[in-house]
Amino acid sequence: MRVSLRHAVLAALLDGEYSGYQLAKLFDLSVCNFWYAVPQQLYAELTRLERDGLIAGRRVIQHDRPNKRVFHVTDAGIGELAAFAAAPTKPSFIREDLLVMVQAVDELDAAPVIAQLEERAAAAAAKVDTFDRLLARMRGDLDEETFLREGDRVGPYLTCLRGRSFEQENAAWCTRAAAVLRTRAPSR
Amino acid sequence: MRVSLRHAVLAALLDGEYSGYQLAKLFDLSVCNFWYAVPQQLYAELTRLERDGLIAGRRVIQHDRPNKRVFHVTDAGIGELAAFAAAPTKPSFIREDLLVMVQAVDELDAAPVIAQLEERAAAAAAKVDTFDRLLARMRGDLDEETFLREGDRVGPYLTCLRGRSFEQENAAWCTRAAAVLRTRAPSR
DNA sequence: CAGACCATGTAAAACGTTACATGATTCG
DNA sequence: CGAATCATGTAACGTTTTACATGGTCTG
Repeated sequence: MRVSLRHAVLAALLDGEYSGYQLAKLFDLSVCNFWYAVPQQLYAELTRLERDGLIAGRRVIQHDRPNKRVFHVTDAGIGELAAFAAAPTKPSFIREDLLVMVQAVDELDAAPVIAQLEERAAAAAAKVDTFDRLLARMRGDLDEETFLREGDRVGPYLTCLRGRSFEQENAAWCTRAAAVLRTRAPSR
Repeated sequence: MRVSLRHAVLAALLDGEYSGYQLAKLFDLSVCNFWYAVPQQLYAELTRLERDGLIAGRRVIQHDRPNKRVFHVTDAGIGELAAFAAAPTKPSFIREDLLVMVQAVDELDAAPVIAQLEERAAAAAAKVDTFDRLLARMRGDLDEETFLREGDRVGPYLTCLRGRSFEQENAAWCTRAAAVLRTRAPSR
């Protein structure tokens, strides 16, 4: 079985108990560094995972907002993850509209591409800041070296570091590409 | 219309005339930096693109190997790309099995994950070298600054730069993550 | 002549995306 | 009470992946 959405969901649920809605937030914030999914996919996958006994749900009654069901990974779920981690990875998988545009930019009006590059640069820089805060929160009082040596749950920290470096490079590249294109097409 | 595979194919075909088979090679080598696709997708997309008049094909008779059909982008195809580039981009889209494994690694046997990280680090380093050669070939005698100011077709150069930096960061991160996990689990 | 590479597809199954649908609760 | 946020889905449609299929040419 390939289906890695389920493994991404299982991996995210190791963090604690989450509802579908909370998971969707997480997939927007941090999990999106390595797995993109829309909320509808998550609800559907949670249903399947529970049916297959890889996660278990628990109803939470809330008074200040609608009730919800939160899920945690079962032993069978850990087993599924272990089997997944032991198998060879598929090639990585990037699909980036913006790069398609840049690839073609020589034959096109550069102005809208430049605008999008600059927007993206700003968004990426903002994400770097978000990740920095997330990383600081995860390592608490420890410095990075110590945390990585002695902390528990370094997995999420490591993936967050990768996300940070990705967004950092993204910001730098978008800025550079926009500058190059501006220089070449002084119009506008 | 979303469907960006078609735009990725169009963008790749701006480079010159390619057959489905050659395009598949290209999608493995350089286009994979921004768009992942398997050959069967490309053959199907080429058929659709030709039917829609966005590309045109030409039969090439070869004596040393089987005949083939090569394609180039038509004016209508350029128009389609222009419309695509003027529309806002979708959020970027990453799906990386290896990061899912690392996210979950604290609850799992780290050994196979470490092995895959090290493999991936080596593969990424090799890709950096490949990109360096590709970049050198694209800019010819010019240095990078000059090429980006005056060269024609900087689009592919820019996307290649992004690919290079991605693989560079990838190699560095994989190496670091593997080292961290090795330190924590001295077993094996 | 076997194995590698060139070259191109079809069909079925799996997966992902979009649009639609519903309803609770809080805040201003 | 309207807008925002919380909360959870279904159904239809499109796209992607996998398995299967075929055959030419070259190299050792």
